Amino acid sequence: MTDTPHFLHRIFSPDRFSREQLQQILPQYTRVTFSKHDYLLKEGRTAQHYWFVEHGFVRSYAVDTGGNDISTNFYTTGNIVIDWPSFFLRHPTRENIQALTDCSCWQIGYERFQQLFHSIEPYREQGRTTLVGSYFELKNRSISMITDPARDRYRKLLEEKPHILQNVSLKQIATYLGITDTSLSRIRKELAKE
Amino acid sequence: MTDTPHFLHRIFSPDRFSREQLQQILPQYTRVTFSKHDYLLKEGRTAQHYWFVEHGFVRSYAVDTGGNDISTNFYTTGNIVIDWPSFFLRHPTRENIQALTDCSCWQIGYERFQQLFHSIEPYREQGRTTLVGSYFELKNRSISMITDPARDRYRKLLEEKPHILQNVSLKQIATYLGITDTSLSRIRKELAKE
DNA sequence: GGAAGCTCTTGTCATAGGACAAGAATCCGG
DNA sequence: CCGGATTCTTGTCCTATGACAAGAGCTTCC
Repeated sequence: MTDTPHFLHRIFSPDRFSREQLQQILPQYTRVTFSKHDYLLKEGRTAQHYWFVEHGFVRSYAVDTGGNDISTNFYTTGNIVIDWPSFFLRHPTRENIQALTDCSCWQIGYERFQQLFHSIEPYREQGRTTLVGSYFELKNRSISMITDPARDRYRKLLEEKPHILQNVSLKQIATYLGITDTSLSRIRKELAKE
Repeated sequence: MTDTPHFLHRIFSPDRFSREQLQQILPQYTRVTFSKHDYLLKEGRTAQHYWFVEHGFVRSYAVDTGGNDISTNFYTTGNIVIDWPSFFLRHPTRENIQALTDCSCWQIGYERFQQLFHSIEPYREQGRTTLVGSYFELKNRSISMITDPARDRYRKLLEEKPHILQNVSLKQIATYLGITDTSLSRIRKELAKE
């Protein structure tokens, strides 16, 4: 029926899933596109879907009490875009998820996810692994926030996500690093000297 | 065979699990005790178990490049003590988990967990919920680290885990908050004035 | 194609928190 | 129950970063 879409094989590898399993899984995902500045998820709503990014850049951010927004993550090709707590605990989110560029993504909803999760063992193994991987990343970032000075955190970000810089404003990078755009500008000036 | 232990009903509620399911689940957990200062997990090892605390206090911490240790969490009665990435991704951990007091816990190993996870639907639902809950907590803490001043983070900790203060040194609390013990001491002095 | 916004840089000044050191208080372990 | 080790506080001085403001260079969009 639905032709197995090429991109999703990057996520669901034939090494880990049988042909029949892939035939169950892939058709549950639908291709959706977002225009630059579109919201995938808005504060106060409950996440009904999650996405794998095929093309484009996405940012998630939280708004603090002072009305400033704090970048919490950046996403691009191959990444999963999901608000774990909102999607799984079924409660309204505190975050916003917004397309930084035009994007194309593969989307699945909660019910269909649940169905696959409970019926296909390697699907739930992979899902759990992905979640634990996000947890691990977040924890490393938290520790880095305490132990590393801003300059090092910036350098690390550049190494790990060099393509980010091309698509994200310095203001947005700064809040991700936990500093102001002013400080980031000075840090960049420093680093440029070297 | 094994009498259903009372404490674990606090974790696995008869509302969510059938009697037969509980009969499968509970015997897989064994009661273990730790003496003050014992390690539940040491840096470099791979987590083979996780625990539910019945009595006592536990702390996890990471050691940074400068050799300073940074508290990452505190645990007490009813909490799950688990290094998610190490336990599930089966890789060596960067953290240490240590008993702050004598403790009694309920322990399960990886193989037995897997068996229950893949065979009992509400067990994996609950497991996933617990993991997502940890993720949520960690994310809120990360955001708070960026948006809230140390004083507020300390106040919040006191509200949320008042019993901690009785069992943890200020040094250990300070690193959890991302500040030095000196600063924490001054913050406490300030707050005492009010 | 120009007015209105952005983004980024830079300057000045303010401040939270760090580094280091020393003393007081408290907690062990033999 | 003593002596050494911690823990906690406090002082002085220092540094990274923030707050605010202004200007330069862009987008953008009617």
